[in-house]
Amino acid sequence: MNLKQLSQSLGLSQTTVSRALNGYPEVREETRQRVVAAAAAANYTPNSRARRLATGRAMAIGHVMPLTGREEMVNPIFADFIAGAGEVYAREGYDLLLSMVPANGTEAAYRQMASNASVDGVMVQAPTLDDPRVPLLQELGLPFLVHGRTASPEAYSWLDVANVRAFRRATDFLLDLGHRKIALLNGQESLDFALRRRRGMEEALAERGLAPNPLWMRSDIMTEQYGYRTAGELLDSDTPPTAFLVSSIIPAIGVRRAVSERGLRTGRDISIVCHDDALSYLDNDGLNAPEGPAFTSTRSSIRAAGRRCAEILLDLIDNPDQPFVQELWETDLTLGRSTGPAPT
Amino acid sequence: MNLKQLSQSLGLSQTTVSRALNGYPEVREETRQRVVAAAAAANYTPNSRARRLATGRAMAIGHVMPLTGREEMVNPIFADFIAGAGEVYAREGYDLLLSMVPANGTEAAYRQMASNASVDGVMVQAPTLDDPRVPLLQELGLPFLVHGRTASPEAYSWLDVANVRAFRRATDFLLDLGHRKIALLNGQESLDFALRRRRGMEEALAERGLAPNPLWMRSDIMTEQYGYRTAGELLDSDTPPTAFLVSSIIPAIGVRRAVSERGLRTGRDISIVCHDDALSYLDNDGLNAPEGPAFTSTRSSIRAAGRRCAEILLDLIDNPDQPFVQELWETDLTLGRSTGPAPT
DNA sequence: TTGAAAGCGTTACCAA
DNA sequence: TTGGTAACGCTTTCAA
Repeated sequence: MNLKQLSQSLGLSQTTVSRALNGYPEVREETRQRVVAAAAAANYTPNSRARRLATGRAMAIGHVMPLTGREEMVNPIFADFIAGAGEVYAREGYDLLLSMVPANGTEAAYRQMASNASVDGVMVQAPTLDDPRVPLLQELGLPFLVHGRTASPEAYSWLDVANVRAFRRATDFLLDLGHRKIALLNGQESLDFALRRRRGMEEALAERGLAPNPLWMRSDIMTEQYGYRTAGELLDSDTPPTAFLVSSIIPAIGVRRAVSERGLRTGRDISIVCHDDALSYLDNDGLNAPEGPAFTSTRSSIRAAGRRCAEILLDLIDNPDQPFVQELWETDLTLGRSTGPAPT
Repeated sequence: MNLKQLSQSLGLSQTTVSRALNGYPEVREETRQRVVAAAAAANYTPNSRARRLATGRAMAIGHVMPLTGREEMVNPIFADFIAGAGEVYAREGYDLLLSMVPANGTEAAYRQMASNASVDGVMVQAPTLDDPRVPLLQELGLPFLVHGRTASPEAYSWLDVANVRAFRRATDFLLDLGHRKIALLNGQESLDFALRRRRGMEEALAERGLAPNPLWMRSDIMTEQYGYRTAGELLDSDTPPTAFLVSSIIPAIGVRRAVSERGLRTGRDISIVCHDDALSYLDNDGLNAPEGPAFTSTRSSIRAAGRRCAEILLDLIDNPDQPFVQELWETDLTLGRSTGPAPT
């Protein structure tokens, strides 16, 4: 059933039917109701392909997901962010176009999305300090929103977690507990967020006249393996730390294992604070085990961030003339044992 | 730059230019080269919206991802499967349309994909025993492939892991090591694959005249929490098992933690075998720690399964008249300490 | 408040 | 081997 057939069956023009269905005001209310009823009865849905061509809008948002060559698990931070964004797209009638590309092919993917106009805008995740995608998308004129920040001199729209503040607070928390030997297991410091997190820790230390011990400042891709190895190495060293500040829940799982394998107990011998980008089910009675108050996390819910980013991006697309949106997203550092439900 | 402009600049008709670009044979080779060169020079890409309308093909495949209401992490099995499929779609020029819906809204999502013809086919993941999606998609006439099987009496195309065989072999492995007290931490037994896995274990036991102990046969959503709680409970019971057969790597992480917290060592006091749907980086020096030969996994690489499923689905779409594809996917049970790279 | 008709940018049929 | 032209199914402008 298409518009032509529907309009003929109603004895109306395609124009009127289209208007009635799309909520245009210049249709008599009685006519509208008749049309809507007939459409429902005939189970009519407008052909999205025709509509897209006619309106020039793709009604789709592009996400690009880099895949490493290895048979690695999908980065849950990426996945959860996309899940959150997808909720919003679905709600607003947008499609989510997901492009899986090799890590070195992201630029080409964005370029293609722009050139064949298959999306109205794109989301940029995990920007590096000097990310080429920002100038590229500006050049292509494709609306985009960055989750995180880059060092780009040009203005652009972004939403970022308040990384510096989150890690300053987490460090303060450990310092207040009396810790002086704190290790940082950070993400790759080519990524902007990791640099900010490190800075947050350093600022908190400096405020109390402390300097970071280079031996305890680590940085790498945030796998469980990385957490396990690094924590083990540090614990076995001559100068073992008494606390770990970990940049993601994934390596924190590894840290916990290394700790537990050495017969140490979190909350008694060792404290771990983890920035919980990831979510509740690994966390609930996992990291936040009933082992005392020194094990905690900052929870920002990456999925909620995905939702917020999607809202901003759609808004940006609808209002191309609006100024850049630059929003700082506050995390919620839950002190002590945190077993409450995740924020919704 | 559109086709009209390009053809005018070449002094050719749109028809000829279109044919040249799309590789139709009835174009003089010289003309084709001229056209291709001009298109490249002008950076021309056909408008996908127009093409989709004209051809009647969406050049897109739909995946539906159910989201629980809670702020839960995206199921990595889903994510990795989609990643694998996405690789193939990208390679074949298809878009991947990902629809995030509440768990009770999957049917509506498929229905909408069919009614507005935004995809050429859909993938069905994690089917239940009596999954309503199979008859629904048959009724809608939308090509689909099921990863897994249902009890549907109608024929349909599917690819499934050889679950019975995998779990029979895993059980045999434990029996050969001398274990007689084996617990099964299975997935939800409303899902077909979980029933098959249970059956595999039961068959292996029966073959040696053993019966499963109901106390040790557990079934639930495969979270880490589930593994942790259940393993802890069993280990603390009057009749603790000496081995765990776990249906996914996620709960196996929890099992490992419960074991380790009790001062037990895998490979010495306890054996764990895990069906590794998930992937290498949690696994490498995680589950398969250097703790002896009794800790192992069956590796099937869900991402590889995603790739294979995508290939089949695209093939199905191109050849609508081909008979149903029903393929059993063999897993590779790696005995002993497994630290090799994941299969590609 | 309604309708006719012109796009939107392709592909595909039929004729030359 | 090439070109004219009619789809594809909608939205939108302009006229009534």
